[in-house]
Amino acid sequence: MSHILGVRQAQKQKTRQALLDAALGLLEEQSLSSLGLREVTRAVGVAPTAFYRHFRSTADLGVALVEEALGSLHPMIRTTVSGADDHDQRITRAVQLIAGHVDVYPAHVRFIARERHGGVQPVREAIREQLARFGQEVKAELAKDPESAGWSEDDLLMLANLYVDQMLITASLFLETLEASPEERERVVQVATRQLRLISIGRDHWLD
Amino acid sequence: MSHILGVRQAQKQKTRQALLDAALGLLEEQSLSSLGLREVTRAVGVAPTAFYRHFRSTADLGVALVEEALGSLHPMIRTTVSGADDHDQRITRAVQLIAGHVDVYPAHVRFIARERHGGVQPVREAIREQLARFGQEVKAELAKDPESAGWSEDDLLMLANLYVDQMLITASLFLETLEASPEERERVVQVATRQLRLISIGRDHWLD
DNA sequence: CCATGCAGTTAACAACTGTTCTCTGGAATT
DNA sequence: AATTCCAGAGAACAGTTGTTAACTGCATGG
Repeated sequence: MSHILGVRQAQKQKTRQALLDAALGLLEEQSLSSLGLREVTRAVGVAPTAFYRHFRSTADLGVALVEEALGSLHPMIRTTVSGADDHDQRITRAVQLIAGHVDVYPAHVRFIARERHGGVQPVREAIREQLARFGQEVKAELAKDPESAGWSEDDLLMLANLYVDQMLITASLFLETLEASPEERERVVQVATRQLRLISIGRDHWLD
Repeated sequence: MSHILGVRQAQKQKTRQALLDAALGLLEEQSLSSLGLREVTRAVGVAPTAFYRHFRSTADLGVALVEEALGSLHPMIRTTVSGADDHDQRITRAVQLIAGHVDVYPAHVRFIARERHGGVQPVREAIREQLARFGQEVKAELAKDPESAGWSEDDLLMLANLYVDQMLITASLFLETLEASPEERERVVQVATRQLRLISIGRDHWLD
């Protein structure tokens, strides 16, 4: 229904997206709390006051960016965490998937890593909520595994959040090696893979 | 030799510390990249130009804050990671130690968590260096354990960095529950303890 | 076809920023 | 006692910021 837009609404969404894109670009080398609204509009080529037609403040824009960066990522969880292949293959696949995502959306990943503990409360909150959802989703997938027999709900969530945090650490590690040599990138792959493997081993022997 | 200071140098260090303290306070609700030098001097009650007698820029001040927040923490590593007691006691002790540190120095911890991926490159670099040192130190302690027999150097460092990251995650978790109920704090203790225990179990079975 | 709605513009505001230069008072040195 | 040094003050600068108000032009719905 709503995806058929008039010329008017289409143009509005276009400017809105331009604002989001420009902001994301500017945020590569500063934090959201220092991003000025004029800075953003200047980058887009639009009057400062036009900003208010789309966002109440830069904090508001930040929340929208969180949605853009993480909102569409949820379907990915199912296909990554679960799967019929064996443990090591699953880990390798997950690491490759993270590496690929960082390659395609480096600015989004940087934004999330930066603002997760950043200086803008509503944005921190939005990220926290999204990550909590990821935790729940990973937990749901883990619960399907036969290895999870005998696990308490709390422990499953504990493990799921451990995985989520590890994903973020890995992503931010890939971010740092974006302009590094292939050898260094391969080293990051190795370390990330082994860290996940160690956690996986811990999981296998948890109930001993 | 240099720790006996004249009235002059003493007063200078006092102002310098006042600037650092004021900045740390202001950084509780914003990021370093949005911290203005005038803002800091105003909070201390000195002229804006006095700032330049101590720091080249707010980024420079940030690097000094990293030193203040992490520099004195290295001796703590040895007494925490190592020890003759058993595994679970060591983990419990580490978690309590982190909780205590967050209670006493919340602003320092927040600053590190915030600026680790923040918008100021020199500060990120300074934090990265300090954390790398922590990694090396933890590795050195781990190497002393009999459990580390047969481990490669790379894997030891991999595990050490996993622990370091986990410490930071735990610290930032405690930060979020600073004003929460004792029950919630206890829940964080439980989760952090179990995550560390799971990693520890993974370590025990790494060489299988 | 005309009236309404609304995305984006223009102009202006008070407040703020980092940085420069000049000056001052008192501690440090001789 | 005379001189040098230097942490901090003061004033001024050009440039920036967020927000307001009143506007314009054009797509929209009746």
